[in-house]
Amino acid sequence: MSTKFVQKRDASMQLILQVGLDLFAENGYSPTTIRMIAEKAGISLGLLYNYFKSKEEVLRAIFQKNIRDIQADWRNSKESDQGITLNRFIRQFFKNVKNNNHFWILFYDLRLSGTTALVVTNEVKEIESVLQKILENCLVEAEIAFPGLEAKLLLASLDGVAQHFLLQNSFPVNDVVHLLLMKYPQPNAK
Amino acid sequence: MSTKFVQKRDASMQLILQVGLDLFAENGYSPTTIRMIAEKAGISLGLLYNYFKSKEEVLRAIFQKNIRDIQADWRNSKESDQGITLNRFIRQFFKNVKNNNHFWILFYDLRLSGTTALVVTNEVKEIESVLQKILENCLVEAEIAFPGLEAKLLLASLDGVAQHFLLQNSFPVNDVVHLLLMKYPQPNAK
Amino acid sequence: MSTKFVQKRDASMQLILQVGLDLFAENGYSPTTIRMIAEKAGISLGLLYNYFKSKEEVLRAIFQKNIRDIQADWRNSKESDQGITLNRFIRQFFKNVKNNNHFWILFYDLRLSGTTALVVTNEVKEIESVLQKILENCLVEAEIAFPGLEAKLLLASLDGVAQHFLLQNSFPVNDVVHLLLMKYPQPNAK
Amino acid sequence: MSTKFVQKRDASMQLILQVGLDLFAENGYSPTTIRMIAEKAGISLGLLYNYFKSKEEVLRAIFQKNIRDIQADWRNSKESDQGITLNRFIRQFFKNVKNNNHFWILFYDLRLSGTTALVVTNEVKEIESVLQKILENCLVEAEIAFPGLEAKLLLASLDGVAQHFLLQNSFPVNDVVHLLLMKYPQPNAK
DNA sequence: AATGAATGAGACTTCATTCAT
DNA sequence: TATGAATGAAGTCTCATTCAT
Repeated sequence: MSTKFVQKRDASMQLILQVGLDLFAENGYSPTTIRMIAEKAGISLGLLYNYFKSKEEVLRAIFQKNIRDIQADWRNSKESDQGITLNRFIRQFFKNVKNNNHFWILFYDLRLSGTTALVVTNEVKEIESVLQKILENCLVEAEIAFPGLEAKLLLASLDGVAQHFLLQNSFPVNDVVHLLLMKYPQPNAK
Repeated sequence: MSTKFVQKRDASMQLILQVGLDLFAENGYSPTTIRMIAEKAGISLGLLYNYFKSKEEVLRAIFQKNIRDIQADWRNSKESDQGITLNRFIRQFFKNVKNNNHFWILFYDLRLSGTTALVVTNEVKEIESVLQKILENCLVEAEIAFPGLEAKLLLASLDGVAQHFLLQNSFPVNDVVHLLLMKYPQPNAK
Repeated sequence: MSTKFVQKRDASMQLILQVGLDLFAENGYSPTTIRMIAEKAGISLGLLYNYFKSKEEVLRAIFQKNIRDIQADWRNSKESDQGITLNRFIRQFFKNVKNNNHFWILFYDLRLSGTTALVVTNEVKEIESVLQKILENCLVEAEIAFPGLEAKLLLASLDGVAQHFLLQNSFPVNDVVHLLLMKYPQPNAK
Repeated sequence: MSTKFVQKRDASMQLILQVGLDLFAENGYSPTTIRMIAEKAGISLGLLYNYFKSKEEVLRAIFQKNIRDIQADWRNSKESDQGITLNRFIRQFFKNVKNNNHFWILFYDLRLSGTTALVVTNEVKEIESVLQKILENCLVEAEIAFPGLEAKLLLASLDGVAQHFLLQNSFPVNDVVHLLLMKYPQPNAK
């Protein structure tokens, strides 16, 4: 008996997280109501509260799921390769942004809105630190000057480019990223 | 109409807009209540509604005031000089961000949150287009390759750097901006 | 000095009462705001309150003015004639309704809405009793059977016809009134 | 959807409509507050808004329910008989007014107050047209002259009599109606 | 597990009225 | 006399959350 129920339960929870993420990204966190989520997920209010004890809990779960996914992405990327070049880092970053566009909209939104302070500060910081560590490594290995400062500049720039990409349908990410990469020395061989 | 009334009215309105901007930037637009604004401004709820017919109207007024200020900044900048170099553009941009830090937090927040769609879309677009035009001019005059694409990259990067600066007290803007400028050819003479 | 000021004062008061009546009739008493009245009358809020100490006071003044007008109408009607026939009564009634259409809309509205109970009960009753007395006299003099009951029926019917007339632009009052009169014996000579 | 929920829901909704009608009739639509309704119905404010999305919606629902009831009354009346005489029409009309006195007060009030224009215009018109059709039929069948004009006169008169009846406890409706009927030719045999 | 009825605090907004000038 | 700034109580409506079934 247990397995079937656990599966159903998990399916419902995943659905809630997915729908919640979509709505939070589209309308913002505050304007999205728990009722909207339940309705779009096709479940009752009560059931949603059986799974998550509050709206904040839903938000946190969304972040935690996406942190796991992001980390998995980077782990795969590392394992399947000898090291991460700057080139690979940036491509991996935008691949993730493309695949999880709603999450990144929400991430950037909350980081700015001060809601962070109350609910997902730690999760935001964790994501930032994961990226920062990997990137700094890249830059050190690539023997680029001022790796710390360059990491700050690059992370900020990537955030900016990602946002423009997320907000404008026609934003030419690939070209822009190419232009960005041209400003950094390329490894000899590909 | 008598001067005295106009002055009083203007004083109250400016106060509301200032306090509103501060609170919107600190807590986000939705979580900030009209009552919070009135209380922090030291006026009654009713008075606020004598001047602004809705919360959205307060937001719009804040944007319009800041658009005027930004445009004035750039106009002064132009007049006092023969042309705007990339260097000057970026310094001017960050000067504005520093002086109006709360506005820029709000700007970036709303652009992401979808609240834009309902209330200040036009204002956001206007700000974007003002900056884009000036920057593209710079790049053309500096004879930089791909000025259109570079403008996109640079605007996005500046947004990213501005955000990191706005969110982290200790962010070394000056150093980061310096590093950024090094990636572009400098005009021969200063 | 006094005369001029008194005139001005009176003109303003009359304007307020006129505008108030129009708005009360168009929107209903409760939905009409004091501000609406002041604006449409082209005066300030404060001035309105110099003349009338409350919204209810404005309403009461409107009723009192119209009661005086109605009574004057009937007095003139009597004086200029030997007696009032049913025919004359009805024609006089509708003449008044036509000339003071907004007042009668308001009158019927308030009589039904329960607002009467709080503010103008006495005025409403006075108007009713004035009409009832005159009409009963008519019926007695015309030697109609059941003058009391007929008065009730006729007053009610006239109210109904007046309302339909007030609410429908194209209501054929004259024809309807003619039809009504045919149900009563006509005095031999005109 | 489970029956139990439906029953509970329906019970609450009917209660709200009943209490709402009573209060609207007693105080008028505008002066009656949603809180008054909720309190008198013994439920919370929030629950009321679970079922009706606005105060106007409550009003509309009240009208729709009463329109259904009125139509049902007339349908029954027709079925159980070969045709509707004028006599029957009037008796049926006043039976309905007696049984639904609060609704009719509200109906007459709103028709005059201009609130109609915004919210229940259609419903008001529907009620008027239902009565008008039936009555005109009666008059045609009874071979009364000017059936169209007579219908207008009679509907107006009935409205007036109904209002006096609704507003004065001691109004002798039966006698007045009797007197009214005497002005029309009676069918020979019953 | 699942439902949706029910709650109540609190949000936005309105408006009669007062007050300083 | 005349203005409109200022007030605050009260109204409509929302929404996260709990509860009975």
